[in-house]
Amino acid sequence: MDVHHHHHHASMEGFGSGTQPSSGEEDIMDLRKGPWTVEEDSLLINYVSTHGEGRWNSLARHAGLKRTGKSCRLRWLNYLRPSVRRGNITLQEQLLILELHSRWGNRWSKIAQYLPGRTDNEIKNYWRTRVQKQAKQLKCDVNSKQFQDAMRYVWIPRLIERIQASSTSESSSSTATGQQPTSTSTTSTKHHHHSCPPDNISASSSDTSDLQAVSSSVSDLTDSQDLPPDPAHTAHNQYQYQNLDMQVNQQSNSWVGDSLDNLWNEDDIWFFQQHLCHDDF
DNA sequence: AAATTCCGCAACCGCGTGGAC
DNA sequence: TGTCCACGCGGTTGCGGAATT
Repeated sequence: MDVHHHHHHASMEGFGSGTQPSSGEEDIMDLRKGPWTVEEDSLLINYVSTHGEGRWNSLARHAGLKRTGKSCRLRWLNYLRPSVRRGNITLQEQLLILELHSRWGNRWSKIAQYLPGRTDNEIKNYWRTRVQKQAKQLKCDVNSKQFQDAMRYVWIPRLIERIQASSTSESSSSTATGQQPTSTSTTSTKHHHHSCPPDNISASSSDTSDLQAVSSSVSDLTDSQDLPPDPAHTAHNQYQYQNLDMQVNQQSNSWVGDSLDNLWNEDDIWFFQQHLCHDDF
């Protein structure tokens, strides 16, 4: 199910460009901006369904939309297109985002290719709101070795643990019970290889040595930078790691709750592992 | 209870790229 | 060849609901 469908619907119109149709017939030049109304959405949907996508500037004109082609394209690709998935990012998707971003950086569209139904915009927003926020709380840069190690050795193993836990606990009869029918492209990525148990990924369960490495690097970097104005700042490896671990746990716990009824399953984990074991990808 | 800050998300922007002519 | 245009990408904004004071 999909959860909140909030949405403003823009009770009023008139953002920057008020309707001032007074002089002349060149009404072409009052372009709307801001949130889309349901009328605009249906106009766009209807036009695209009869004609295709593409040629967005002329599309906007022919569909009677007082928008730029750019705006129409964005609205379609990120929201109206039938294959877009809404709802919370699943654990598996989080895992993929973390891993792929560690490889490619802010190549959002490339990352989005491996998350069916998710748009680059959504992934980018996820990264900024969830991941970058953590870096700020840890008072380190997202590009710092400290943070990257924390992701590699703490976050990702934690995610894998939780994915395994959730998949084994409800192993039978859980997968995709009456999902919404929007998963057209996701089915194409199914590979049906059950032979590979989700275990051989690096640093999945035996954390201790890796965590030590994290702790040391963490302490190094926190020493080089200013210490946080934290009250009980013993500022040692253990403290730093516990702090991080606690935050990770909080995040994960809050995420697990509503991420179980989603399209990902063990096949996707297999898919993930297969590709990440190789560098070329 | 009102005021204020915080924050997530949809949408916007500039710029780079590539094709048509 | 250079110019124009459509497109896509990554960074950024700002609206409005949630949280906080």
